[in-house]
Parts: sequence; C-alpha cells; structure tokens
Amino acid sequence: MEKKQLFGLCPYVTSQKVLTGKWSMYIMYLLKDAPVRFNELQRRMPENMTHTTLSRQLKALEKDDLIVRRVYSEIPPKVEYELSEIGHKFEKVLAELEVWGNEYIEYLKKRDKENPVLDDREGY
Amino acid sequence: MEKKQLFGLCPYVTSQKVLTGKWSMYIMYLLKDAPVRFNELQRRMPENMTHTTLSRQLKALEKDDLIVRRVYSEIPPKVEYELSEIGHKFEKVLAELEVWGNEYIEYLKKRDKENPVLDDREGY
DNA sequence: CGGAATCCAGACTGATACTG
DNA sequence: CAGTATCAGTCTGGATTCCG
Repeated sequence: MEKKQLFGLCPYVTSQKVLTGKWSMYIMYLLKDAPVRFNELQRRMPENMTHTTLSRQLKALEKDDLIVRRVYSEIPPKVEYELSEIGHKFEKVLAELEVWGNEYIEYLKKRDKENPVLDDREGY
Repeated sequence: MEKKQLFGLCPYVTSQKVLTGKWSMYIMYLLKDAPVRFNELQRRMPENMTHTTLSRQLKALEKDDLIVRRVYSEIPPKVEYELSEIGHKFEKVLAELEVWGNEYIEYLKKRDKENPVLDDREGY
C-alpha cells in the first residue's frame, strides 16, 4: 500500500516514468526483432557502456515488465533478453519516434548550419 | 566547438535526450491544440508543480526548439507557449504513446489485481 | 558469462525568496 | 503575471571491484 501515485493514470506521465532510463528506448529498439544476449547487447550499445549501467537499465525494464529475462542453465551461463508482450506493443511508438527523431536531426543540422556560432547548445 | 556528441545521429538516443525532462511529453501534450499561458499551464500540471520547475522545463524545451515562447508586451505581462513546427511533428509520437500508455496502464492494473502482494513496485 | 555491491560526481528537482 | 537566483536533497550514470 501507499504506492507513489504520481498523476493518476495519465498515459503520458506513466509512459515517461517507464522511459526514464537514459537508454531504455534504445534497448527496446535493439530487442525488437529477436532476443539478445547480455554481452551482445553491450557491444551494440553506444560508447561501450559499462555492464553495470546496462545491467541496471535491464533490471529496471524487467521490473516494469517491458522486457523478459530468460536464463539458460548452462556452463558458461547464457542469459537472453527479449521484449515482453506489452513491450512489443511499444514498437509502434518506436517506429514513430524513429521517424520523428530523424526529422529532428535533420532540423538540427540545418539550424546549426544556418547559425553555427552562438552555440552553447548540446550536440546530438 | 566540442559539443557533447553522445551517439552520432541515432534517432532514439537523440529523441531520448530531448525527452529527458520529467514532464516534457506532458507539456507537449498540453500545448498540442493551442498556445497556453504560463500560469494556466501550471494549473494543468500534476500536483501543482512549482513554477520554478515548470519554468526550467519550458526553457529546456525552448532551447531544443520544440516549443516557442511568445511574449506580449502588456501590463500585466502575458506569455504564451506553443509547439514549434518540429514540435508539432511530434504529435504523431504522442498519439502512439497515448495508445500504448493506456494499454500499459490496463496491463498494470490487471497485473496488480492478480498479484496484489509482493509489491515494492512503484505506482502509476 | 553475467552479474551484484559500493562509491563517487554530476544532473535534476523542488522549496524559498526576490524581481520587473 | 511570469519569471530568476540560490541552495539542499535526491536521483542517476559510470567506474571499479568482487562473485557464482
């Protein structure tokens, strides 16, 4: 009881809570076609993100039931991650997000070309 | 020069950076139909979020060119916020996100009903 | 191989107070 | 009305180290 109830059942707020992790959407993108093993996932992440961080993000996504962790009892150990059912439904959002993200990147490039100077803006 | 370049031009990573702010998507949702004034925006935000926080979020969104700040030189002052052009293009993502968010909320309700006990999970 | 535990540094948040 | 400044508390990612 006494759960943190941020803003009763608003889909935007609830979604944003889930997507808080810095890499959550990218991880879901990597998992959308097939299960991926831990180390393979790490290799595909930007900047060779440390496994500590990746591990935490995966655990968070698992807690929220967006991904499923599947352990194979072998030597050496093998663990695969894949999207859950509700996680797969998120692919539609990912698709739109990819479209928009690319438009936005184009927009930023244009903006920076026209206005290359006064930039304390962040990169992309 | 020397901008922070997180992961060259990946739409997911770029998008997530923009959406970092805890309320960014909700703000964009509130602005999607028409311009809204500062105080009105604050009233519609969850939990009467402080204007300090709202101000910062708006400034961040403005810096990223997702929203436009329009100042009317009147007494008393009047400032309206609205989506920019690239901001409006984000509405498609918002639409999918709303669908998914509601599905997800339903999923969580069902999960918690079937399994009301072992919960250190967060609310929604 | 796939983690958990710990610690640190930087970012974000919010309360409070002040301004034009 | 619509902010800004400041400061404290919290949250988070990342590095390092150790474990089954």
